[in-house]
Amino acid sequence: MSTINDVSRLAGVSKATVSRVLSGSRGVKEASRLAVLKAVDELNYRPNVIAQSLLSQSTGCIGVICAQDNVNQTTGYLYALEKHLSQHQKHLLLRFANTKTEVMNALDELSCGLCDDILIIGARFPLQIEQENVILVDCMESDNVNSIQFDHAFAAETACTFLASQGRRQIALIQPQGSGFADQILLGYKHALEKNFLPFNRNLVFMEATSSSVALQELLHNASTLNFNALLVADEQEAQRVIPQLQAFNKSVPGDIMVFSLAGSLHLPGIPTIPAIEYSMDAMAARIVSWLTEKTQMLGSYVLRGDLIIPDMRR
Amino acid sequence: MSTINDVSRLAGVSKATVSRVLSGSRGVKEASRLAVLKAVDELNYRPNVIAQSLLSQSTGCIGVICAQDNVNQTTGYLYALEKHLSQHQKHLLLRFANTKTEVMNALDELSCGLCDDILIIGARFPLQIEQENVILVDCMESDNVNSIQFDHAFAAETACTFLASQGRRQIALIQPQGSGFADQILLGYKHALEKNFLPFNRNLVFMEATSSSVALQELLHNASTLNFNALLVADEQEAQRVIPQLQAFNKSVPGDIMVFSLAGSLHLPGIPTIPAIEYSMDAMAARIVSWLTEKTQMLGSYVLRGDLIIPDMRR
DNA sequence: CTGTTAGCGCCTTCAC
DNA sequence: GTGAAGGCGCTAACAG
Repeated sequence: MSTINDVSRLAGVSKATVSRVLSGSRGVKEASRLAVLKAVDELNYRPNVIAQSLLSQSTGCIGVICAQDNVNQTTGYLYALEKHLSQHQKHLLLRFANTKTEVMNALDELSCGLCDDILIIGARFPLQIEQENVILVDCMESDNVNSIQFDHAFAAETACTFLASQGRRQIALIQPQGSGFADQILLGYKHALEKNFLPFNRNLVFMEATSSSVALQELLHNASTLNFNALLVADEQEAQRVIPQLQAFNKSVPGDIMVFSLAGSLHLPGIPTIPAIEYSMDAMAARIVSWLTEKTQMLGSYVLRGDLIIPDMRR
Repeated sequence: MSTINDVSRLAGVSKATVSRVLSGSRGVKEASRLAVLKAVDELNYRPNVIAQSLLSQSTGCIGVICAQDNVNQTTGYLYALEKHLSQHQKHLLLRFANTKTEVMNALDELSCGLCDDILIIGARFPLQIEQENVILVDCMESDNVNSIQFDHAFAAETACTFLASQGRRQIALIQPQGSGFADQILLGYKHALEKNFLPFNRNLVFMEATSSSVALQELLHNASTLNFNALLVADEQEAQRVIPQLQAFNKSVPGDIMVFSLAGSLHLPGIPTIPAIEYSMDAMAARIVSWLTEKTQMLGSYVLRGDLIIPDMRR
């Protein structure tokens, strides 16, 4: 790889002039400008970004630590983030981490000057981060740190109101253990019931269920008396797990029971889409990038609301 | 962020001694060693990797350009790669690129000293790369470059032999346009037929099909005379697209027709697994990392063979 | 054992 | 307009 010295020698000017031409080109004699450009082209010279980084104290690298348990869900985040980052000449440095220890290790390894800022995505364990340049995205809440939270209460409320509008007035709710945000979701759920004049039935609600399967079985055991016709689950993965189970018990979906995912649905050919709340990865990425690039004001704790997605129900 | 100067000052030694303690610690008086360590701890000093990179001319960053059209498939690659890379103190720099132009742009932006080496994954368009430090993974073939290819002929052969062993002797084959590797797959298909004494019927084979749907309809139109009972498709995505279509035509899967994917199957809860050839992402990542770290011998053109995955067929 | 010196490649004053 | 010098943070070679 050729350096600025090679170029300056070949062009017969000083390093400073080369640098000037390549950055602003302001106040350089046309003759030397051309000479530099020619040399650059001949040597196929590219300024070394590492040397630039050393000087500017910033690399343009953004560390992204994916702590999601559902690896499939990371794709959406990564794709949107990368698209937005690369548009701003920023690079995405990827790490996966499944435990708090792994996250902290990754954080450590990325905080040695390599990354300007770091994102932690989808952690379902508490994290105390002091660093100003770390953003928590869809993580368990924690204070005095920049974060982007999804509005789970709002999601649950939207879901229930939608279901009620569809004539589904017995809405069951299953939250698997450690999915986080259980209280927020319950809050939204209760709000919606109230507003729609629906009674709250605690037998329809399973927070912190050990497994959605067990919770579902309990629900079905009491089906004669309970007779629920809608089921709110945490995310797409839960939904895809629950649907075949319902079918196994001879319940049609969505005929008898409408399954609703509170976080995303699968968009794969051949797999039935279900109604869901989906968070716009694009909006999220845009918000993050604008903070990264401007940084004038604190991000603070930004709350993102999801969109109601209804599959084409004609069939 | 504190620098080596701060540490040396606080510890009352020179920069060189600090550096010695932090790297090898060989031949340093215990007293000064402790002084340095204490200062390091107090200042929470971490050597700046960018400065180290400038000196060593290597950053430990590996660029990964995902050119896959099926974004869901990238997750497998990324997860395996990141795991292996981080174990060797290497960082994964992620880019997505959907066209040749985008790939070349990405390549350009990553080749300015930021990345030691670059991987391009899943490109289905021809790519002429000269650089020695670029590896093509599962890309359309091209010569004089390091690459890891999947053995598609072997996959097709395995698939047919397996299907034949299951009593499926009328094996249809659909390859969508631009999926690449059509000739290799056809080769393996024909080999297997020969070895299993099965006739080759050109009406069962659709290479370069505009859409798998159309090909499938043609197949079904002639179902009375053709009567195929197995269907080879390019990948999991194709499979999931094709299965509901078959069902819509009243063909049970796998009862009437066994669908076989030549590249991976979906492992999601609630979604039926189908027989498939799967390539071990772990093996691939291991191979790549060993080349990256050792680099003693050329990688050349390495061919990876896939594993036959059979779903639990009890139900 | 340890300090001094000289760069890695680049950009930015500051003189000329 | 342009060149020389200094320094970003670090390590390696060379003296002591």
